[in-house]
Amino acid sequence: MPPEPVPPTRRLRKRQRTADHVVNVAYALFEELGYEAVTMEQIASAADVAKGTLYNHFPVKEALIAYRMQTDLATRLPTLLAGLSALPTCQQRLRTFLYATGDYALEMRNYLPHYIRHRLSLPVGSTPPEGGSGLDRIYAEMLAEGQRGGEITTRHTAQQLAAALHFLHLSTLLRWLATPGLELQDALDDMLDLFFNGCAL
Amino acid sequence: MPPEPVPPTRRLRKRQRTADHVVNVAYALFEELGYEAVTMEQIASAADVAKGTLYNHFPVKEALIAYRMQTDLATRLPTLLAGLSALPTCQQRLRTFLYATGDYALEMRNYLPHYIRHRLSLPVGSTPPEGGSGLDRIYAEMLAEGQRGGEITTRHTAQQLAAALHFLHLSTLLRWLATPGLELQDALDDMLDLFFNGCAL
DNA sequence: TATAAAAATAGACGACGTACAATTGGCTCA
DNA sequence: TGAGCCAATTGTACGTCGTCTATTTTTATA
Repeated sequence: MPPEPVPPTRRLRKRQRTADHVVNVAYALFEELGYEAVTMEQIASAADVAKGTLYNHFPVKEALIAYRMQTDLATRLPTLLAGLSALPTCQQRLRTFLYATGDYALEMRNYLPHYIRHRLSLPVGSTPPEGGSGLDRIYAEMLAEGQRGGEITTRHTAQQLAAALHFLHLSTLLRWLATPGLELQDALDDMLDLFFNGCAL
Repeated sequence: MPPEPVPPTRRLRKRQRTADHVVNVAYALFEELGYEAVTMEQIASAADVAKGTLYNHFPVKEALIAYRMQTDLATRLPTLLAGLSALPTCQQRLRTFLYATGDYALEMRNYLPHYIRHRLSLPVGSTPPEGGSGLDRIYAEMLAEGQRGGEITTRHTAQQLAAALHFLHLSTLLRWLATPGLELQDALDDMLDLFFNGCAL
């Protein structure tokens, strides 16, 4: 995979520049006024862009947050994955990875509900390009590695397991958001225990 | 629990009558024109009710479907649960229960995406009354029974396990909806295998 | 019967997202 | 370099969801 996927043609570069510009303006407004209080027309006018352009890049409001989180994730991924390869077992790698994304979730706590709603409502239509949030592919890759190492069952495909893990992760985040005193790492530990060992005795 | 929870006071009876009336009118329109094509004002005028009244009973459009499915489920539950008690293990009870709801899901396939979206977006705010769709409580009860029988782990509470199962169930339904050739029972079997046995070897 | 509480009404309103026709700017190929 | 094609952008009107409020009707209670 290329380290810097810069679009080849100028059109696409310009397209991405305006997308970045819009999302930065939007995020600043969100931080200042709160996500719900900021309107799409407000974002458009603050970014000096027509409403149609805004919707051309971000078909729904939550996509602005999704874009932000995707890019944040993309920048943090390399160092994160590098540290992961030192761990011996798939379980440990997954746990520390989820812990790390949990730290980020802590930062983005205010935006998390809208993001999760967005991610959960996507699968209705069709398979989105790039396989969802990108997390799916990472999970699938880590689980496939575990399968090759004989640590993970091969009765299900890695994609299937990754999808289940993704949903369990989101449900854990929801539970954490709704439960004031709950520590996210504890909730993640519970979730991973269920995912790896099941609930049968 | 009372077999027929008829509201005691006349006000509540009348309230429920109008709710039933509205939801019947709405469902007929959905069947005739399709869910998305029917507008809330259309429902209100067809039911001869003010828009405010409609929203008083059903704060969002999907709630009309949820109400319908809740009542359908409530009518089918007794016979369903009766048949279940003959099965020896918790796993078998859960599987046949999910199969049965799967048959109903087959009937309601057109409405399922909207219903799932609705159910998944609820937990963001706070815990809804009656503990979600009612399914949560049923799952929790069945799992608690399994815990008492020594079949299910007690490392997690029954409520926690029920929540995870609920999410896995919804994700399975989504996968089934998005995958044309997939048999729902096969998808449910996969899900239950993961839920009970986990993915570690 | 008088009064308080709950529900229904009508309609205005703000916001999300869509549609469309017209314009601008970048790309391709001779 | 210039003609022409295609994608992005613009402006604006529109439909729909869901909220809000002031007013009226219905039900419960003293």
